[in-house]
Parts: sequence; structure tokens; C-alpha cells
Amino acid sequence: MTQTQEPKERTRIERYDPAAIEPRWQARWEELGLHKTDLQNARDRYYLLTMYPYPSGDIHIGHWYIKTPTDAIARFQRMHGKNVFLPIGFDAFGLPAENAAIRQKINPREWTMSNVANMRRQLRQMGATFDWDAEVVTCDPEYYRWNQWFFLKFLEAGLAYRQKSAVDWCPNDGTLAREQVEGAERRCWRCGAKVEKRELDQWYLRVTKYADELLDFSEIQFPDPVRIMQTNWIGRSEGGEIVFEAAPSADGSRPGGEEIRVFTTRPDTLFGATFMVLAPEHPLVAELTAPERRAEVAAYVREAQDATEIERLSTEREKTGVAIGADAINPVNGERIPIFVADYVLAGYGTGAIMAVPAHDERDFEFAQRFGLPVRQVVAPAGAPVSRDAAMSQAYVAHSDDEVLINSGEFTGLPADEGGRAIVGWLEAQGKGKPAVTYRLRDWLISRQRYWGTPIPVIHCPTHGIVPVPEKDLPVLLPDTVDYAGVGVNPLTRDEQFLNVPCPIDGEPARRETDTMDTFIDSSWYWYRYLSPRKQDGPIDPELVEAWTPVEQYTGGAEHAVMHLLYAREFTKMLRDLGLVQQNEPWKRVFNQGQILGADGERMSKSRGNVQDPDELVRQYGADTVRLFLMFMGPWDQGGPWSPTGIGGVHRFLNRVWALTLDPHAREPGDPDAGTLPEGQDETAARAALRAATHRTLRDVTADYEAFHFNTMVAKLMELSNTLFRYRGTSVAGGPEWDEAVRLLLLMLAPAAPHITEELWARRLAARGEAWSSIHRESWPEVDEAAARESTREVPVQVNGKVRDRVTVPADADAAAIEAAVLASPRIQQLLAGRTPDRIIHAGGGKLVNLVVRG
RNA sequence: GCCGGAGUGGCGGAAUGGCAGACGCGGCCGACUUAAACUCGGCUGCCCGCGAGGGCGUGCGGGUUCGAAUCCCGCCUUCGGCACCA
Repeated sequence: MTQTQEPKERTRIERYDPAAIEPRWQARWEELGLHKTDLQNARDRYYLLTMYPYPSGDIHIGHWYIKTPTDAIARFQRMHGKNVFLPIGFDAFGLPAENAAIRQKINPREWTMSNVANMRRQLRQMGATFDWDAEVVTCDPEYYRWNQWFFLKFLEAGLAYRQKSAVDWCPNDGTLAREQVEGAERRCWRCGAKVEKRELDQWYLRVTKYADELLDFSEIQFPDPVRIMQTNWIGRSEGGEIVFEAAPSADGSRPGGEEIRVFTTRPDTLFGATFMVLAPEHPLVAELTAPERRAEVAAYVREAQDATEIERLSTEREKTGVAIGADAINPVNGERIPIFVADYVLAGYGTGAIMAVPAHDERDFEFAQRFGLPVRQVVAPAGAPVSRDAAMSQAYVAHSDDEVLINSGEFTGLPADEGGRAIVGWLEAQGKGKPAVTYRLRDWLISRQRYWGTPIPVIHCPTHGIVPVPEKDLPVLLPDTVDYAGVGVNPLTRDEQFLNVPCPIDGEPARRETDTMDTFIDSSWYWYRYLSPRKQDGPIDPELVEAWTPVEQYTGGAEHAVMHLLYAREFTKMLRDLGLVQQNEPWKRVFNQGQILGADGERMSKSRGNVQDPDELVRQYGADTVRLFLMFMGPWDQGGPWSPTGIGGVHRFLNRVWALTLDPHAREPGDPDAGTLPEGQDETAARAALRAATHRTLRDVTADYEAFHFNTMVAKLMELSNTLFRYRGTSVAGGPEWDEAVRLLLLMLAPAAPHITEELWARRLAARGEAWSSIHRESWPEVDEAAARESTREVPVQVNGKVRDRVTVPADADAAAIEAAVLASPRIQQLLAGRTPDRIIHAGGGKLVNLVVRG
């Protein structure tokens, strides 16, 4: 096809100016109520939840990374006829507000609420369809009063209780969070004082009650890593609880007989127990320690308090411990074994005491080596049931089906598993043991010695002890004026107005609880509150909760894989047991995004100074480009260091979509082929090719949206726009296939880049004299499979696994036809040089052919 | 340390048992322009070769397979979490 016309100068079309169109459409959408959800109509409901932000002050690019693809999902689902509910709120209690208050002498509420106001404004710039009518701010008494109400219900149901627990304590600043304890020296971040451990009475929620149920993921779709991490976090182990007794002391001063319970996953190794270890915090340590050992043991126990749990559990760190100068009696054989105290045993796990079997446990082995303790093998492979006591250079921990007990008295010779059960059975008959299950999961410590949180609604009465605040007196308000007095200690503890309160029972003077709740309480039910944020007579609206939850899809950062995502499941089960909700799980599906790090590869935070502000990028390129770039950067679940490199390419793409839609006939002076169809295509072929490209793109893009593969979704739309650019200015441009392609391109792009597509859609309609309606109210288009099909395809041909040629065959060619085409290829004939392939492999239904030639 | 993820051109990444490097950035060349920018077109993993073509190549070392970025075993590096940051 020859080009007869001179290429004319590019038509002057109006420039793509996001700053001019974006605010206009955002205002229009608000008028239209595009973001509003009719909650009374739960037909085709789609509750889309995104983790509410902490109001740190500014929205940064990381918030956009989480929120804008979520908005694209919302818009995509609306185009599928769903009634989408996409609420937003603020996780407004927590440490940073207090830090700001202490440092800058600002009221935490003022600091928080001014940040909220700023972030509301910034969130609106995304062009996201958040339903602001549903907004929840957790530091609002109308929200946190219900935390208190739930707490009272938990208390009544026996799900909340009080117990002593150690905190990191600074003599000047009180309880410290982990991040406030600095360095190996463990010093206070504010005053530099040495941090101690202090035992405080604190509030717990009895969530271990749900441990087994939490291991059942059948009603919640988690990404595999999250499911695995939660499973490991809960850490169910089966085994036995075995009762050892303290032996009479050597000097005869103590008769012995104190019970020392141990938990073991390996009761089969009981005959190999050569010593016993108590956690430094174990209550029997003080009781059993021999007088001459007391000084050393006390010193060790003090030292152990300085180590973090992570350090204590490290398998790399050299084992430490001291003998307490007392023995225990192994119930299975009456042997006396020495008792040690060592920090690799934790008070909070199992019974806080272990029987040590160095032959079959790595940590015990290491400890035995260090202290010259005997190692006795009691389990061996069935084929070689001989003791290797002297020869063992490491613990034999392998636990297969094919092992037998040795050196185990009457149990010798039994298969290990069976032997373990037999030993527990025998002990049970003696009243010295029983089968047991232990979990790594601990009850939820909700007490915080802080001001900026939900006050725990109880009163301490000298006569009646702990008295719940009567429901009618809720909320227990945080005092508005707060004096930090320049220290980190919870100011509630010196606020006499807050503290002094009459006992609800007898009216006598009593004192309020000053601990506040963990902010993970706030985030454990906020999606229920979104459904009725201003409800006065209860925390949630049971009918709406029933109609709209479990949440269809929850999106948020992968850093919450265990804690928040587990606490909220626990909370839901507690609410269910109180009869408040009818569901086992809060959400049906969860997707975890990766995290956007600062340009330095570190977590974005104000203190590091690596926060990327999106405002500047929005000014330069517009919200659509920023949204699309964040989706295009890489897989959504991956995240990575922030870099704006490449954002220009995305902006160029939008400019090309603009030009294609408004000016299909333009010919680029820089393109030597401008206005001509691709070689080998007549007009009919070109029209079919364009249509095939359009519908293949639609098919793939639809699948990508559904799988949240936004990066490849954008890539495929870029490809389609490149194809359209190739046909721009040709005889095909502006024709029905072209028109369909542009229409579908805009529809496919609409969820991701809502403003530019709305603008172009409006102009298209106007150009055709049709009445305006929003592109975001259009239906998602249907794929025409017949059009997407191609008539021929290329089959790569390998010889011994290396691609050497490609043959083109009809799309419906069968294996025999492909084989014939392959063997007819001159290049393949030349490579075969007369040899016959030993095997011909047709892979993936004719996707590829591999000729295997030996010799 | 323990649990989980990731490692592919100069860069972000695509391909999850079948053509490695889609798409984009950057770079080079060209068109347009008085010029530059913008815009448009072409090329662009590395090495050898004028070319046709050949060799190498997905963190490292092994293995399974006709065929491995993808599965298995053993490492290394890095990121997230480890219960009071949210």
C-alpha cells in the first residue's frame, strides 16, 4: 500500500492536562455519589476493606501503594455490577502521638486530629472512591467506649483476667515499648537509664482458648505464607506432661517431693533424661536452690532478665546456666538427675521446665557438652539398635517411623512412637504423667501503661477489689488536659481527678485503673463499626453485620501477617461466643501487599527522613500517572525501595491514550511507515488483527485484575496502545474495529486511571452526540472469543532441548501435522543430518516440539 | 537465632516444568526542529563472528527431567515478623 498524501503536520489537539481535569471529576463523582454505598441493599454486596492508616501526619507514597490498587478493585467490581462498600478511617491511638506530646508539649489529641485532617485532604487526591460517610476515628470516645463495653463483656464471660507479667521498666520513664529500649546495653531511649524488668499486674484476654480453632483456615483465604506463619506462631505440639519430684537434699535439710512438671514432645526419650532445666522465672527455683548455691543462682536469674526472648531462644548463642544444687527423680526409673536453671528455657512456654535429653535434642546436647553432663542415647534407627553414647558428636534428633527404643528398661525394643505412648500410659497409671498439648501462642496481654489509648474500665476498691465500671458510666473518658511533666510515665497515674472515683458498689473512695488498651484492640473490629459508625445504643448493627460480613476482601501490608491478622481473628471468635456476631472469621479473603521502602531501602518513617511525599509527583504528573505507576512498578505483593525512575514512561502511555482517542488520523512525521498498514496485511487482515489484539487484551487484562496482577495488566494495556499507534493514521484508524479497541481500552483502564478515562469517555460521547454518563457506571465488556482466536501459530522446535527453529502451522493442527511440518523444515533436516530422532516430544498441547537425538 | 518472602539485562520487572528478558526506564541511531526540548520510528542480555550463525547466561554448589528461572537437597545475600511501633 502506497502513501500518496504528504504527511501533514500533527493535528493540534488539546494537551492532556491532569491538573485541569482531575479535581473537576473528583468533585463530579462526589456529586454523583459514586463512592456512596446503600448498605440497606446487600444484594451483590462486595465489602472491600483496606487497612486503615495510622495518622502519622502525612500520606506518603506507601499509602498510595496500598490504597490505589484497592480503589481499582472497587471500581472493577462496580463495573461487574457489585454494590461495593469501600470505607476508610484512622487508627488514631498509639505511641507516636504520645512521643510528639512529650517532646513538643502538644496535646496528643490535637496532634492526632490535625494529622487526620491533613490526611483526609491528601487521601481525596487519589481519586479513590472511599465512602467517607462511614469514617471511623478510633480515639473518638464514640468509638473507644465500645472497646470498653467489649472489655466488660469479656470480663463477665471470663475471657479477661489479670495476671502478673514483666515489662521493660525505666526508673524515670516507666514502661518502655521494645523500640524504646536501645542497644545491647538495653538503655532507655529518652534518659539513657539502664532498663530493668518489673512485674506488674496486667490485663489479659484468654485467646489461647481458640488455639485449635485458629489453626483451621477453612473459612478464610489467606496467602500461603500468612497461613504458614500463623500456624507456626500458634505452634501446636503434642506430647506429654510428666511429673518429676525433687529428691531429698544432700544434707537432709529438705525432704524433697516437690512436684516439677515438665512438658515434652518426646516422651519416648524419657530414659535419656540426664538433667533437668528450670526457667530462671520458675517459682520452684527459689524453693529448691541449695543454700550454698543461692548467691550464684540469684545472680544468674538477675542476669537472665537482661536478655531478650529472641536472644534467649537463639540457637547460635552459647548456652549458659547454673546448677541449683538439687536433684530431681526421673519417675520412670527413679534416677537422680541434677537440676539447672538456664535462660534457654522460657517461663511462658509449656510448664517453664524441661527434662533435658542431650542425646536427642540439640540445645540440651550443647548444654550437656558445656557442663560435662552425661549423654545417653535411647532412640536408634531400627536397623542398628546399638548405643553410641561415647561416640555421639551431635544430638540424634531425626524422628522417623523406623526407630526403636534402646536403654529404656522394659520399653526397650518398642518402636519409638509406640514406646512414647506406652511410657506416657505407664506414667498416667502411676499418676505421674498424662498426654498433653502445648501451644506457642500466649494469651493476649492488652494492658499498656500509657495515656493515649482506651482506658480499661475497672475501678480498684479497697473493699471490693476489682469492680467493673457500670455500663451506664461508659465511656471512661481520657482527660482532655494532660501533663506529661517531661517524662514518659503514664500521666493518668498522677491525674487525681481521673484517679479518684467512688466505688460503684459502696460509694467509698476508690481508684481508677490507669492502664489503657493495646491499639490492636481498636483494629480488631473497626470494619464492623464502619457499617454503623454513629450508632449510639451498641457497638455494631447486627443486621448490617449479618448482611455485609465477613468482609469479601481485605487488603493491607504484609507486615501484619501474624499479629493484627491473628488478633482480629481471635476477637471475632470472642464476639461470636458472646453472641454479637454470627461468623467464625472476620474476612473471606486477605491479600498482603509488599511494603514500599524509602529510597535507602529502609522502612519509610519521618525519623529516618526517607518519606516520599506524593504531592509533588501529583503536581508534576497527575494522580492517574502516580496511581498507574505504582501498579506498574512490580507485583503488588512484593513492594521494594521507592524509586520514581520510569514514572515518565507511564505518563507517556497516558498521553498516547489521550492522542489515540482524540486524534486517530494523525500521522507522525518521525515514522517512515506512517499511514501504511504493516507489511503483509491488507485492510481485511489488519481489521481482524486489531480486533484479535483487542479481545486478547481484554481476556488477559480481566484475568490480571481478578488476580491483582496490576503490573502485567498495565503492560498489556501499553501493548494494545502500541498496536493502536501502529494503525494510527491508516485506513483502519477510526473504523469500527478501531473504535471498539479505543472503547475497550478506556473501559479496561478506567479502574486504574479513573480521571483521564472519564474525561476521554465524556469527549467521545460528546463527539457522537450522545448524552453523558460516567464511565465508572459502565459494565465490564465481554470477550469475543471467536475474534480473539488466531488462524495460525508458531511452534518453537528444539533439538536436544535447544530452540533451533520455528514452524508456522494452522492453529488447529494436530500432533501429526505439527510433526510433519517440523520434519519438513530445511533447517531441521540439516541439523538432523539424516539421523532419525530417538524421541519426539510434543509439549503442552502443541506449544513446543523437542527432538531428542542421541549420539 | 527462629518463622515467612525475595534474588533474572545498566535499572524496575515478565515468564511458576516448554521460545528467558513481555512491558517500561535508561542508552545508541534516525525523523521532526534554525536549534534544543517535546514527540515519533528503529536497535539494545553478554561474548565470538563481516555475515549466516555459534557459545554463554536467571545469587552460589549439587541433583531430578527429553527439557529447570520455575521442582528437590545444601549454602549465600537481602527484606518482613518475632507478642509494648503500627
